[in-house]
Amino acid sequence: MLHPLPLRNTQQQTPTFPSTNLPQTALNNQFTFEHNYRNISNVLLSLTRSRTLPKGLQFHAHIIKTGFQAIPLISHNLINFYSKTQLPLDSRRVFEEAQVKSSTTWSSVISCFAQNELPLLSIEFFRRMLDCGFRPDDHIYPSAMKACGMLSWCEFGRSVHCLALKTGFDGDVFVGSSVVDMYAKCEEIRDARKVFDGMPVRNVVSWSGMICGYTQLGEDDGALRLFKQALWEDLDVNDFTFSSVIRVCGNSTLLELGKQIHSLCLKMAYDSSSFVGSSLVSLYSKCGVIEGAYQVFEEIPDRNLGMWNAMLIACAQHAHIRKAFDLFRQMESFRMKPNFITFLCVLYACSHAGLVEEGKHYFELMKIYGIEPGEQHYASMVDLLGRAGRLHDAVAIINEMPIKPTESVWGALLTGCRIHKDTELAVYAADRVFELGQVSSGMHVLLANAYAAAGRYEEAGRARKMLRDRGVKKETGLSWVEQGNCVHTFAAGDRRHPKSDEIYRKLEELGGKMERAGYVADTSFVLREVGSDEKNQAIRYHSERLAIAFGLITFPPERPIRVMKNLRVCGDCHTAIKFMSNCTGRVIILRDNNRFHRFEDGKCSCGDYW
DNA sequence: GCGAGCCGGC
Repeated sequence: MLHPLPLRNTQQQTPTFPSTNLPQTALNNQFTFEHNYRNISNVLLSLTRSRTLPKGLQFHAHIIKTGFQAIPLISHNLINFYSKTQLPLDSRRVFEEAQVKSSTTWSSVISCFAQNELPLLSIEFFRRMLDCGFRPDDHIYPSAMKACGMLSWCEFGRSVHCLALKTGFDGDVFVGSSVVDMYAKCEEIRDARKVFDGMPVRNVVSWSGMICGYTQLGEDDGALRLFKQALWEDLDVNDFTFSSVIRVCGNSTLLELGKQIHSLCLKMAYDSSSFVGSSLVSLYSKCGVIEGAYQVFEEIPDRNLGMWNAMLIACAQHAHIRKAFDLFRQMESFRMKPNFITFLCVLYACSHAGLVEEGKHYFELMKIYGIEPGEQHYASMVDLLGRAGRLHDAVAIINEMPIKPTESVWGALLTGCRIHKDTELAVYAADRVFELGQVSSGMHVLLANAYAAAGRYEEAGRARKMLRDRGVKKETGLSWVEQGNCVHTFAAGDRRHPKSDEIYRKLEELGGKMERAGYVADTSFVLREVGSDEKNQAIRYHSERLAIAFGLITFPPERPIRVMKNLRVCGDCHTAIKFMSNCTGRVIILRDNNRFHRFEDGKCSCGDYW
């Protein structure tokens, strides 16, 4: 039995029809409320809010039968309904069929395309609207700006921004915030800041947009400064703001600052947001505190896909492989549908544990979930097979790729070649990389190192010369340690640190102990043709060793020493650090450009496979 | 009727 609607009570905010537990047949056969456009609009609003698709479709048919679709408000409601139920092409159909198109009708269809990842259509309709003589308003500008940002169409965005200025919308906080966001997405951060500074009224969205803009461009300092200013001025911050600044801390491995911001989150009760949560998981993981990542993950019961992915990648980076597989199973049992990032995470986990069969399994599973493997997934498979020494299987994967192999795919093969000293295949891969045109510095280094590892120093030199001729510079190897709010950075053989003498004395002293425990330096990792004494010296003071020695003389014995490095740790340092952990009884956590190594009692968490 | 985000191997 259908409950009658409160017919003339148009003030009511939440219409009671149709309730979601209404019998289907009731909806199919009878709409027994008074048919005026206000009631119909209310029903549509309710359906849009609850995103109840089948009933919405039936109701749409009913609207057509009764002729109410001719009213602009109703077509506007219908467009919004299809927009929210992610059927933008149905929105378009309703729009095209509407005889009367008001400014709201245009607004809803332009916003619908922007929200459903169809920025080109959004801009096409924006242009059509201008051609029809409509002026954009405070609803239309933000949608158009969003579309420009998605396409990185800076120049078009700029002209829309000019139009907003000319039509007097520059003071509007919605328009202003969307312009800031647009410039930030187009990587024009200075313009974003100029607009931000010129806004007469700003709100939490404007502030978050600006902070997020800095974050996305890696301008950590700008983001942190602005965040501090917002706190200082006692402005509103919210979960958007927090997830941005926490991301900054994660990217720059600023654990202490990140912890302080985490406390602030707890105080302001934003800690249950899974957007903040995934940033926190990533923060703790990137800073080497996997326990912290687990804790955040466990404490947020309402997890979205981003949280699961963040936790998966954390497990992968810290070599908690079984846990990663468990998480994937849990996701399936929670009916959380994995996306392409999820598969990158599990493939990465397999690759770093050398689990070829498991990797193949997940790669096949992608098909079942209907996810087309991208170049990154192929690169991951090549990496997995290559590292495991199955170079020919890796080549087979490349040959079978339906898309053109990219630099990262060949790069993964080069990595495999380096580990398994297959110079011939390395050269073949390097040639393919050169054919692609633009070559990044890491590639030349991989090639040069492949030659050097095989003892072909002349060719290695040639590869390095190629690097120099192309104006590509190898990144300087740096290691750093955080102490309070300070970061101490070291290069190889560095003597600039104030405690330098103490650091070198510590290394000397430790070196003796290590040798007595059986450590022998493996100089084959020095990739230059120099005398053996010089090799010994070069390898002894690699940046990570200096950073660890600093940690040893600075931190209390129970505190793990966390060192970050921008390049891959060399084999000899890896061995040496195992001895260091054994001789000192300390836990040493080293993150290189690739993964975490947790050294304890003379063993490393990576199981020497990295 | 409106604006913004998390997670991503080499």
